[in-house]
Amino acid sequence: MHTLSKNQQIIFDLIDKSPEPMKAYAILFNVQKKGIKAPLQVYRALDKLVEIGKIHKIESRNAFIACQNSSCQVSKATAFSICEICEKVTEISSASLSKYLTNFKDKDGMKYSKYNLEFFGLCKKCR
Amino acid sequence: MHTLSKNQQIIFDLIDKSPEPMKAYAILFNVQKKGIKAPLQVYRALDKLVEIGKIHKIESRNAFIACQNSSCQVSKATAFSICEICEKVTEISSASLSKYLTNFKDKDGMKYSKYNLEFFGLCKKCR
DNA sequence: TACATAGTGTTATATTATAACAATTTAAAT
DNA sequence: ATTTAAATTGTTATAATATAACACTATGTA
Ligand SMILES: [Zn+2]
Ligand SMILES: [Zn+2]
Ligand SMILES: [Zn+2]
Ligand SMILES: [Zn+2]
Repeated sequence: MHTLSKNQQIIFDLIDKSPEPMKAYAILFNVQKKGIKAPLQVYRALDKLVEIGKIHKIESRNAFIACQNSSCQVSKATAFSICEICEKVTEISSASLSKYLTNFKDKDGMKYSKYNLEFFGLCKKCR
Repeated sequence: MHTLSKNQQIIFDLIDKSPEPMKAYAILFNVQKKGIKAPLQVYRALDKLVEIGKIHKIESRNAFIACQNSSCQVSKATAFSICEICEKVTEISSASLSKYLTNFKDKDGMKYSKYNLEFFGLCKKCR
């Protein structure tokens, strides 16, 4: 188990409370009152939190979301659905999907244990 | 069929010749001798080329690659493998993968016709 | 022609992310 | 307990990625 440092905990708590993915400078703005003043302090905490699987980066949005899948602690095998209207992001936790992807073989017979999948569409509310 | 504008053609030709994904400012540097001087000119052409499916953005790398899959002309359903050492990127064109993903239903029974999948690992040469 | 749509050129600026260096804290190892 | 290594922090500066706003030009179509 991993105990978070002060900055890591502050930033994780903020992201974890947020109903939507947060961008790095929005995080910075929000934690300035807690003494975190510089972008680098935010990015360092983000890097570590991603590395240990507590948060994930939504690559197409340059934004960060808390892991919604308790089993994902170090995993780099992630899947999300993203609403193109309201930008709601949901982490997909599907055993059959992850099984399919980790077993997928490319033309050369190569398998991949790390992947990131982003689905785009409209969420329930926006349809 | 779509006929590319001057800037779009210049930038597409450059990306299409490149053996690896190109970043926007590397593109800019390379096309300055052809009269394209400003980032915005590059980004506008990139946006259009992505929109019509001639190129794809590798989101985790902020880089652009020509479509290696002649059937992808407007599609937003893309999959790539990325070598974590040499950064070689290959577009995956697998009927079974695309079928699996377009038919995938999330917890709410929702399907997605748009997705982007990036696999990470080591290419043949780097293993 | 007249009109709409797409593309261009340009300057300025916003957003996202890292380099480099010094100091401090934490956790382990002797 | 002391030494050592690893991780974290604080700070300033800067690099890399991307868009806003405005004026103008080309292209296709009615
Ligand atoms: Zn997760
Ligand atoms: Zn929505
Ligand atoms: Zn393609
Ligand atoms: Zn490689």
